[in-house]
Amino acid sequence: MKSLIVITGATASGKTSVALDVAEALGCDIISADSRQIYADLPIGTAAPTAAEQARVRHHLSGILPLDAYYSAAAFEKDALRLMEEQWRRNDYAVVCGGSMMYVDALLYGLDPLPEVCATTRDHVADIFRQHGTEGLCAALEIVDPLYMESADRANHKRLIHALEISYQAGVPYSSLCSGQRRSLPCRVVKAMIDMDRETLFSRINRRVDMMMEQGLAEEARRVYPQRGLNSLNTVGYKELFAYFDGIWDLDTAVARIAKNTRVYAKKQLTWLKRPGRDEDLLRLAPENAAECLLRQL
RNA sequence: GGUUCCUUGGCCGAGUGGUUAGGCACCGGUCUGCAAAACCGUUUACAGCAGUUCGAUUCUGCUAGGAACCU
Repeated sequence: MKSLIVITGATASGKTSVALDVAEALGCDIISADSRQIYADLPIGTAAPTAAEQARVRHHLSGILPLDAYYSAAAFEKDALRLMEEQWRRNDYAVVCGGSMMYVDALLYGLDPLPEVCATTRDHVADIFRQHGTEGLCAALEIVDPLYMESADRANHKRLIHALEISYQAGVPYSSLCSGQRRSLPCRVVKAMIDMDRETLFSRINRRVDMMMEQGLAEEARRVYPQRGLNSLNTVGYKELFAYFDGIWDLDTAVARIAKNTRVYAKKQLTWLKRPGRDEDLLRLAPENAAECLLRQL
């Protein structure tokens, strides 16, 4: 029987090292589920697998895109499914490792197919938002998709824009395209996280930020600074240094904010994994012998 | 030693004789396409003591701590 092993958890909880051990033991590659490590120019700030680590185990979907490339959970679902099948041609296991929870969900449960949004539609919706704000988006959605508005987060322009773009593009309400159903994969899924107490996790995060600075995070950020407007650079570790380059914060403040925002990110990841009704079979691995423990479950 | 002023929650910062300012952080949460994104909720005060008052964070006195100026 084929198996998919998903190693996830908070940033800096030690996923990479566990994944390396597990993949090595099973003789398979690692499929990265990380929305920022996928970009090529951010190795330090995203704690991407190093050359040595990549030499130990082959990684996929890591460091493969230019910063201006569009990527999404849907694209990840497609890529990861393909890579998973590829892995299964070699043996019974595929290993996914990453902390982008939406990506992991897209792979595990699937996303409903949606049309691609053309530039005209995108510009049209952007204009509505620019001229009328979230109220304008809500008003437009009340007309094309009142059902969606019953449960919409009226303050969240990102999600409103998405719903409106899709409704216009598809010519039918966005909510009518959401089945509310989750598909399941044709295999055994073993999903695991590294269960580290918050105090330990937070001190690891603080230490890792200092290490990144020693490794040259500021120089890395300086190199991509001209492209700062890109979504791929709306990322912890870079946006704070951009504020330093702009003279808004001094360096110490920027570094402290990186650590703080990384802690916030870690908390959000953990919140995601607490959702009731999902992930009940999530394996919580003790940090000391996580890989060993996981392999024993297979 | 004298004169004047100041003391608000983890931090910043308004304000009032009687209904919680606000911001940031913390904590909690949302989640079907840029998700390390975006958004939402909650908690922690009025330096201490005594007095005036129906009622004091707000007025008065004393104590403690701080600032400026004078000798």
